[in-house]
Amino acid sequence: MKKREVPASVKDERLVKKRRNQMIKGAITLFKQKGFHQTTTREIARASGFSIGTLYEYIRKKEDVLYLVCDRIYDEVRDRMEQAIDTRQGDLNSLKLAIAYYFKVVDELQDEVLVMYQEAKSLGKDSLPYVLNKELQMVAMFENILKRCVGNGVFHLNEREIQLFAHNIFVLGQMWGFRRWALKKLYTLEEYIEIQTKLLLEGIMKRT
Amino acid sequence: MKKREVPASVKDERLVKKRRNQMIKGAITLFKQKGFHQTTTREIARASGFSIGTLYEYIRKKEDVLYLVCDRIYDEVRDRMEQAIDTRQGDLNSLKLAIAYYFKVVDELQDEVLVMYQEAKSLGKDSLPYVLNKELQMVAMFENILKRCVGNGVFHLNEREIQLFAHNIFVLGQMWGFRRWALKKLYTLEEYIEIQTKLLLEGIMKRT
DNA sequence: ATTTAATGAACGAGCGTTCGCTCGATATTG
DNA sequence: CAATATCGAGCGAACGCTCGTTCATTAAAT
Repeated sequence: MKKREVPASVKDERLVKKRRNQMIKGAITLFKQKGFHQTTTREIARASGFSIGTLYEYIRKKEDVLYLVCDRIYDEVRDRMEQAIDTRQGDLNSLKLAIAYYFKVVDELQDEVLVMYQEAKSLGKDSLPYVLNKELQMVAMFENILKRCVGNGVFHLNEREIQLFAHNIFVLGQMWGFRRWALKKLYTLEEYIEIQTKLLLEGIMKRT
Repeated sequence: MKKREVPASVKDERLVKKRRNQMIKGAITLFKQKGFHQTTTREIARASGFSIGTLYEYIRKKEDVLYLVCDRIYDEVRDRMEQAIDTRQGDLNSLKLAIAYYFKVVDELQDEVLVMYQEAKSLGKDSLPYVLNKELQMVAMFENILKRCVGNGVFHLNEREIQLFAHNIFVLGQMWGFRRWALKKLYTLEEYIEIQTKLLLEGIMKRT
């Protein structure tokens, strides 16, 4: 006679969405400040604008909040990317623009990206692969652009080089987020984009 | 009337070192498995081979253990690097060797590096800068090699490009550690070193 | 005998989670 | 149109437990 087994499906969908959004927004604020582990469920409830009891009407475990947060952040990043990046063009310029735009997104969502990076590991065995897969999807966006470029003869890379290069772009973008303690002292975002693009595309050899 | 204020200075230096080493060794094992937050002080004590009471004879707070662990891991990585890398030569080959060796060290100390990466943020306001500084020292090793190369006319990079490139090498090394879930499916360590070196040095433009 | 090292039971703050209750809104009845 | 019954979102005190930390006691060393 489990009383509260599937509360969500019974409740009004609109309300559930609204409450979840409140939760995610409040939780992200807190996680940015103190991280997942240091944040208590009571704090999340308070920041969401309702009580601890109500919080548990919409989740089963504290970890569920983390999952919702990570999910949302990935969607946010991916949406912004898809909105602005053209993966079909396949010329050098659209690659440069994609890199620049991605770096800017990472910069805008610095805290969010940092949160995800530092806390994703705390996700359970089920949620983690789901989230990591979302990351691979984003790497695949760069892979696609690169493939088009190779197809158009802009440069030559084999399949495995493309994959690694896409990972590099992705990670060096994140680097702007998780190493800002060192990088912000040295570069503005624009400088970072410029130099990084140059290093990525031209390498260091044979330059005038 | 603080009784146990400075226990270390009173106790036998040899013993303190020995106990600390036991602690670090035990703690690293546990942190690798479960992370810092999920690891209990009692577990650390047990893994170190003594009791919870004894543990607190050699530290004041749980966080102290994390500090000791991070400190040790950095020293370990740096020692191995210094032991094998020649920063004075300044030719292309010694740069390649340095990259390859660094990547190998990251591979050997995968778990340790991962631990540090994921847990360093839990360090207090005092210890964190100290640890981050150790990281900058390692980046500086690559900067030195690069400077020598530039000095020898191997390639041309300005000061800021050198700094960023050094960060890139450092982070792309760590990438092998913290993105192994994706990368190990695609590359062996040797392949990773080879392709990454090529991409770093030659870039992607103008290749035959 | 005195000092130093080691111990682990005891403490208590803080945590995630639960569940009996409230109370306004809605539906039903007379 | 009341009067009444039903519903369920919202609530927060209370529970059970974990964990970091302490300290009185014992054992070992000098």
